[in-house]
Amino acid sequence: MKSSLDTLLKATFDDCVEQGLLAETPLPDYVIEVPNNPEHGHFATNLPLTLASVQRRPPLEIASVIVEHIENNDNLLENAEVAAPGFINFTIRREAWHRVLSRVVAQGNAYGRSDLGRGQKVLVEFVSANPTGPLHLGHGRGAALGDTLCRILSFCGYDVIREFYINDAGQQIRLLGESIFSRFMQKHRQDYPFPENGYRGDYIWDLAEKISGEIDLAQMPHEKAIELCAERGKGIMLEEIREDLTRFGVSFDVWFSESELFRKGLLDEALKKIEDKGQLYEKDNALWIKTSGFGDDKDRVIRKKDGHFTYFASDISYHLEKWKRGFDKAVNIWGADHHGYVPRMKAALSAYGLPERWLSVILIQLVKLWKGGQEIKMSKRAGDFVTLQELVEEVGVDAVRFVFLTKNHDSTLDFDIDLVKKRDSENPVYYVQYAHARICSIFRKAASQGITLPGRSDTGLDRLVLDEEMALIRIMAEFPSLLEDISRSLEPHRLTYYLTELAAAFHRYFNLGTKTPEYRIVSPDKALSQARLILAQGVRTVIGTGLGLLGISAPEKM
RNA sequence: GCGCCUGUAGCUCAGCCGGAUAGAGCAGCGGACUUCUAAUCCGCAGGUCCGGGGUUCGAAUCCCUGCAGGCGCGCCA
Repeated sequence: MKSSLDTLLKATFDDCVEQGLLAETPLPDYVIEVPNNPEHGHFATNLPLTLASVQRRPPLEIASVIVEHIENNDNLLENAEVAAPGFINFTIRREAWHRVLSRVVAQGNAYGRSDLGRGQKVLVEFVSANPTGPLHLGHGRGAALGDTLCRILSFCGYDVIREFYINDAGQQIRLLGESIFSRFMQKHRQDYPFPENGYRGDYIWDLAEKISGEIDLAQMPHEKAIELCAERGKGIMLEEIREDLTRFGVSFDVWFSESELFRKGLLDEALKKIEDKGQLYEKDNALWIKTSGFGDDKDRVIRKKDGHFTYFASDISYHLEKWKRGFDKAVNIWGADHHGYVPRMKAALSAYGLPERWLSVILIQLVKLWKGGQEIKMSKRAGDFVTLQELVEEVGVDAVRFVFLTKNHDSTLDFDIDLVKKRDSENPVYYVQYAHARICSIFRKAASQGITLPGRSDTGLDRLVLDEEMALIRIMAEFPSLLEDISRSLEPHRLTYYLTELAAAFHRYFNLGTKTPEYRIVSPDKALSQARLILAQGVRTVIGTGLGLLGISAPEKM
């Protein structure tokens, strides 16, 4: 709807230029938006205001010229009027809104799909938790956000690959092995030393139990036993992570292992290429990369004095590997505690010669958990934290996912378990789901009276005239452009707000009928009932699609 | 000290590319169920958009600055 209006506006401008009524200037940045105040029509544009300076004429004058010459060929406009200080307010004809509704219902589950991405290949890397412990709340937030973003990008025509990067080549896996082995030994010798920075969570005891049941750890050299504990521990943790994510409705296309970078010689290959570009040098017996030339504070070490490569080195080669696989765009979802790492990563990629905007990093602020009015502090190292799995078991996948997406990723999130567990109005996920279930219930009621959805989605829509009915259609009309905005801004939380708004408009509409029978959807007037069923079907479709993109179920009964 | 993020109603937060009278939920107060699902709706009340400058026809939004809070500043991963 907005884009048809834009097309009309541009054509009108060109006409006015051709007729010499306006000077021939390039079109400035202007907006077409839905005004807050209903008196300002369905849409408003500031085009005359933005044109004023280049045209060297008062905005009101420009607005009048445009309004007088606007051609209403396809019966879109009811009215276009000039408003101070230089807006044009548009009112759309009711029939045009009816056509939108008809299209929503005709397209069904495909409504909102677009070709915005034109098949561009996008790699979204998210969660990427170290396989040294269970997923916690922060991972859950990243999982919910990444998964929904992927679903939306796919829906908008991008070719999306979801990837989980496994940090399994570094020191922390060794530490995992030492922690497990130590717990194993402590079962017989309580004073057996525990590694200083070891993982202290209870799950380490479970791992020790499980692994010692599979392998006779006592009958081999400690070094060997630690290696096996590390290897097996990593495998078990990874499996658990995968299961947790599956239960959370999140799947990945690729599980990319850091150790694979070494095994396949990808690290050496990447470093050689960077060296060829003259971006590496030796100093103090270490190997450095010149990131400072690309916006980083200082150069960074790639290979340490002791001959080991840094984590940064493998991360660079990992990202170059992504590039090599031919992605047009890469998106990383990281915890905000890694924000200092972003400039150096981007600098390294620039040093190699990748385009500045190829990589987008979404930083997620931390999640604070509240229960019984108190904050529950979490620390992975101390083994004191709430896992994603525990949370999901307590409050359910739908509620957890929804709450994780009710806030912008760059603000910290307070997750109040007591509040989310409540199955009432305090919890917005039920509010949206309830609207869906309600519509399903209406369809059941209608069917029981022999009234069903007409075969053609444009049947009798001229019966829809109530403000509340038109409001619903207007909200539905915004859905496609909302998804495109989300694809561009990478801000999926906006979808939860949109769905809440749509659900609210529906609940309001529904409640008209509780007071006044003639406003009910199912009524003795069959033609009217059918038109309203089409409207309800549109709402059900959009809510269903929206919830699907959020990875949340759309129940038929509640 | 430097960098990133945040600061909007009592609380938790939206506010899209700078638009016209700043929104929602919860909490508070008052109403609506022999009904198409009350997990709902309607009304009332609630604001120095952290402070101060600036840009603009127009600023919660952009720029500068101050204050407050969070996070990060390793040849760790």
